[in-house]
Amino acid sequence: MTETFKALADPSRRKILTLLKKGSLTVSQIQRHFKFTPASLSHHLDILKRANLVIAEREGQFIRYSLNLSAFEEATQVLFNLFKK
Amino acid sequence: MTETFKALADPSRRKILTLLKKGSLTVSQIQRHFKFTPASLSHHLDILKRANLVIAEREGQFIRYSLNLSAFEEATQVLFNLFKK
DNA sequence: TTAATATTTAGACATCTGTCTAATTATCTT
DNA sequence: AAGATAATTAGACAGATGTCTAAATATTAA
Repeated sequence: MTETFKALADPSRRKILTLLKKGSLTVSQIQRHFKFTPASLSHHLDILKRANLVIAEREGQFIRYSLNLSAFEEATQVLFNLFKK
Repeated sequence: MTETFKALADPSRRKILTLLKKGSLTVSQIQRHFKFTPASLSHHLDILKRANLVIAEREGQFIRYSLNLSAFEEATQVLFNLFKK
C-alpha cells in the first residue's frame, strides 16, 4: 500500500491517471500533456505500473497504458478503512 | 491533495492514524507503539497535522491528537474521483 | 523558583525522488 | 539491411524525506 500512496503523491502522476480515465493512451499521447522529457515520463509510468495502478501492453511500436481499476478500488478501500469505525 | 497523499505514503504515519481511529491519544501514548525518538514522532505528527489529517489540542502538559475525519473523507473522495467515470 | 516531564525545534546526515542527457532496445518502413 | 520512430534504461545531480542528537519551550510539581 505504501507504493500505491507514494505513486499517488505526485501531481504529474495523478494527472496521468486522470488522462487515462477517459481511455487508454500510448506513451506519446500522454507525453503531449507534459513538458518533461520522455525519460521522465517513462519513470513516472514505471512507478504507476509498480504500484499496480496502470497496465502496460505493447501494441506494435507503441505501448498502451490503461487504468487498473481493481488496484484503485483496493486503495480506496484501504483509505476508507483507515478512518472508518 | 499532494500533502495528504504524501502523508499517507509512510507506514508509520498510517499506523499512527490507525491508533487514533480507536480514540484520541497524547504524544507519549502514541510514542509507546514506536521505536524511534520523540523528535521523529513529533515530525510525523507535524506532517499529519499539515495534511490536515489530525488535530492537535493542548491539554495541560500534554498534547492530544485526534483524527480529522472530514479530511479523510475528502481524500477518499478525491481518490474515488480519480478513477470513477 | 527550581526541577521534572512533555513536546517541539534546529541542525546534521544518509537515503530516496524527480528530473535531465545520453545510450539502448524494440518495432516499423523503405 | 538501414534508418526512423517509440519507449526504456543508465547514470548524474539537486532537492526532499526520515532519522538522529542536542537544545529550546511549555506546563506541572516540589
